[in-house]
Parts: sequence; C-alpha cells; structure tokens
Amino acid sequence: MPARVVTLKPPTGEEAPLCCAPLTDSPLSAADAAELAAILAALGDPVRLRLVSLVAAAGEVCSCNLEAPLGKSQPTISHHTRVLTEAGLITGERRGRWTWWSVVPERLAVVRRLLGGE
Amino acid sequence: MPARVVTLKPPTGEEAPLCCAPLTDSPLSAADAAELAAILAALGDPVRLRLVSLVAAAGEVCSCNLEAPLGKSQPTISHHTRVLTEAGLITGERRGRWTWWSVVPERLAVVRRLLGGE
DNA sequence: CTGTCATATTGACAACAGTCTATACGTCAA
DNA sequence: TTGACGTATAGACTGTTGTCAATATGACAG
Repeated sequence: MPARVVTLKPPTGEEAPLCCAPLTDSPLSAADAAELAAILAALGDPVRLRLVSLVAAAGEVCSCNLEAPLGKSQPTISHHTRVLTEAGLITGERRGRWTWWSVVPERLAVVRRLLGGE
Repeated sequence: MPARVVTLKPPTGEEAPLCCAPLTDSPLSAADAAELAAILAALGDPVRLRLVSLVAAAGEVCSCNLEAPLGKSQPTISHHTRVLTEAGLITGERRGRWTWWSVVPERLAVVRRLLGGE
C-alpha cells in the first residue's frame, strides 16, 4: 500500500473561464461551447463515466483498483484517466508508486450550472 | 412563415429509466452509464451545444434559422438535430414545410441530477 | 399536376477515439 | 545497483463521427 504524499502538477495549464449564464438562457459563444463540449465529450464515454463514478463514490481510488471493476487493460485505464484529467474532471496525486485519483467537484458543478442548474 | 400544427412522432421509441442517485453517490451501473454517456456524447459537440443553446434561448427555432448562426450546411444541421433528437434532448414539430425544434428540459434536468445536482 | 421550397437521406471521405500489445519510465526494497 | 512493481507512453488497428455534395421526400401554391 502507498506511503508518502507528493502532489502531481496540474496536468494541463488550461484555465477555464466558463462562468456565465446557463445555455438555456442565452446562446453560448463559440468559445464557451467548445470548452463545455470538451468536458461533456470527456464524460460521454461509458467507461469514463463509470470511472468518475467509482472515484467519486470512493473519494479516492488508485489506478490499480480501476482495472478490475471497469474490465479494461491498464493502458486503457491510463488513457481514460488522462482524458478526464485534461478535462479537469479528476486530479491525480502521486504517493510513492501509486497514483490516487479524486474528482474535482467544482468541475461537475460548472457543467450542471451551464446545463441550466438553478 | 409556417402555418398549421402537426406534432411529430416521438422520433425514437427509447424509454429512458435513468432515474436514480447521482453518480457521485454510488457507482453507476454499466447500463445507466451507457445511457447517460449517450446523452453526454450528444452534448459533447460544440455545434450541437450551440444548437441546443440557440433553441433553448429562443424557445422554438426552425431548421432554416439554424444554418446561418451555426455556419454549417443544411444536411449537417439535419444530422445534428437527429442526433439530439435520438438522445431525447430536443423534439421537432412539423408545421407545414417547416420543422420547429424545442428542447426537452426534463432531459437536461436528468443530466444535472445524475451529475450530482442537489 | 407541376413546380418550388424546407427538410431528410445517401454516400463518401478524412479525422478522431477506444482498445490492445509491447515497451519505457519511476519508485521502492534489498 | 538491481530487481520488482505501478503507471505512462508509443504504435497499430478498428470503428465511429463530423462534414459536405447530390439526391430524395414531402408539403404547399398555382
């Protein structure tokens, strides 16, 4: 089992404005649409959705505990964690040999709000 | 401009259970993940997102008023409206020669709830 | 019936995405 | 340093997706 704590760098330097009104209120700008679409596309895969769900429900999960429940190979899991990380939906924290993943709740909140959340 | 009102058939017969707890509370089943992912994938395209946004903001829009703001050809618009319809996110209503599109707010609400909306 | 107009469908093509095997990289223990 | 182990990357393959030109469908007007 893991031991020390070494925070990973924020994998992408992308800063997300993505702030404003729900898309049901006023037409999205092309730029906002592109950014929101990128997040939604990251969530638009069954394996990644379940991955996010597993991580969210557990609080923290290491990659080694994702392969079995998702039924995918290690490189495939690594691929999906990367996509989700680049979308800002999860973050990885390296502790020794293990990488522990957790969700970024604010990112999901952004999606909810843009989708018309009250 | 249009005239008579003839409601379109519900384009896909798919009935969506997709009911339960937010994916942040407990791991999604493979089936729920597949269905939610399909909706999110439909929203995971900039053109479709803006299309939904345009329709939602205007209440109702006919296809002929989508080509210009989205900068896509007529068949491409038709393609995207179909994808969104099959995902249950918009519905089309035929009035004479025009098809008027409107959003299905409950469908967006489903997404928000599954994404952890309170 | 015929022509016109709005929308849908078809077919084609390039680009992308999900998956795997093989391999490289980093970290810890001895 | 060396070996073992968890994770990341590279490369290849396949299936899907966004797009458009061409064509079909369906509705209204005359």
